[in-house]
Amino acid sequence: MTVRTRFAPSPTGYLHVGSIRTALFAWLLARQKEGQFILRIEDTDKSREVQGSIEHIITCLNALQLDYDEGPDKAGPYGPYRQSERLNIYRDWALSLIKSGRAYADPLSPELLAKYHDQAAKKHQPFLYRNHRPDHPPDWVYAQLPLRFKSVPKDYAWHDIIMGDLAAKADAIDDFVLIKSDGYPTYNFAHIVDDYEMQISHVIRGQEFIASIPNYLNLYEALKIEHPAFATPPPVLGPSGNKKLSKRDGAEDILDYLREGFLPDALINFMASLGWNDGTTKEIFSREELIKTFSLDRVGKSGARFDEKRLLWMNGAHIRQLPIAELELRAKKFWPPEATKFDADYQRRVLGLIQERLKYLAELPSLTRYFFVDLPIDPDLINNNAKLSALSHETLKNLLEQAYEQFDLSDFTVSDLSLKLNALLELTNQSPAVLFSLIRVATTQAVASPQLADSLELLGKERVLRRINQQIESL
RNA sequence: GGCCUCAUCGUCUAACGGUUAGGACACCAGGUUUUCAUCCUGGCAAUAGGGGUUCGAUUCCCCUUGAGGUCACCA
Repeated sequence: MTVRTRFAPSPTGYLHVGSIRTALFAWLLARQKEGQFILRIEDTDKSREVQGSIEHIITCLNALQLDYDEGPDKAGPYGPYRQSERLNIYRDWALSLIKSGRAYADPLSPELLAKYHDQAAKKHQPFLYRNHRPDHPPDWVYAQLPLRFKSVPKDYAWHDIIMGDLAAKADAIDDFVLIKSDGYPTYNFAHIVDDYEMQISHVIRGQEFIASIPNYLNLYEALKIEHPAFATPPPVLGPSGNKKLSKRDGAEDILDYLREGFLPDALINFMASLGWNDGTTKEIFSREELIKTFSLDRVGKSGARFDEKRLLWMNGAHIRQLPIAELELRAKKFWPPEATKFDADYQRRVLGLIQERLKYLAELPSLTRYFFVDLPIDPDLINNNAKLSALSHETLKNLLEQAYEQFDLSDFTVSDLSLKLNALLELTNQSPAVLFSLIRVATTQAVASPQLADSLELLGKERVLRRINQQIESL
């Protein structure tokens, strides 16, 4: 049997990390088994629909390179892939349920329903529609009355690939709405029809649906169809609280992370590691490795917190592993404006020097600006340095002057610069902590920079001498 | 409130009856001729509580506690 998985979001706003992780799991499974991954839009609630959501969903999947084989913008044999375009299909299935005596029109007014809800709540009992099931329901008129499932309550036990063996008693079963009075199906009905028609083999979705599964099992029986395999990953939690991740919590729009220069591969590695591991101590997985080793039955049952520090570390690890040409490509949009005056070769050398300290690409300007432009003298760099601020300006000046002389004699290769730096240590009888810090400050005007000789070589003789002079004049 | 589910370092997790309870992130300390980073070494740190079962429980069972989900003409 070919594996066919689906991601079935509703277009009601941005996509949170939990749903994207669900999509990732479905995608990984499909790719691993060489099956198909389908995008289906569940737009059956017109009132909640948010303009642009579908575009956003597609943008996210594309950006993370979770490619789908069939979807609203990718025709396939089981389309359309937008539920609002499949209303006839649901109606046909509904009519067959009426025929078999398993569906009936719901004549109860919303007011009466609300009253029954209240009564149940007052008695601290769950509300069950079937306790109010009419003896002689009217004929169903499409798009006028809601159509309800006529349930046959019974106990159920079923297997979930992630959660294991689950069970529920008969009182979890109720007469839920199949088709709303506006003619649109409910999720509860539409997804079952679609999963069947689209030959979905594995339904991977969030835990909020577990409580409804007994109802679905009852409906599958009424429909006389087999249900797909179920897998329900636990939720992704906020960093501090125990609540489900909300936008405010750093569960930002995943696109925000992409915009800041988080790598798609790092993001999927991170999301997969929220609840899954391969049983070894391996932490960093490439996309291919994930596809190869991922398995739903190794996904944990308890909710995982979104730890941004861990994501930061993981992204840095992925950046470090990137071949320089690849990094160059990804860094294009992130250079400081001054960088455009320099050629690609120079940019690549800068990247090579700061690659190991880059946590995300948006840091590029703050880490590299001094390679492209002379920054103004910042006195705090010396004042805040315990060793440098202990020396008199005369001493500092004198040290810089000696450095100038040595560098003036250098051919500015790393090997020669290293020799000159060592010579300076001897000449001045200073410790590296003093001498190198001073030279670093003078030539970069930055709180941090790569290895001194490397930085000096890349900056070149002219700029190094000029910056040392400027520092001397400021003292 | 009923029903369903979950529970190992601060965080992500490993250990499917026998381990000094392992790894990673974070944090702290040290090392690599300055800084930041990388890398290396070391440190701190967990089986929610109580009962069973067992020669032996993180692991199996029960209770308590805590957390989450659900009880819509939302998905």
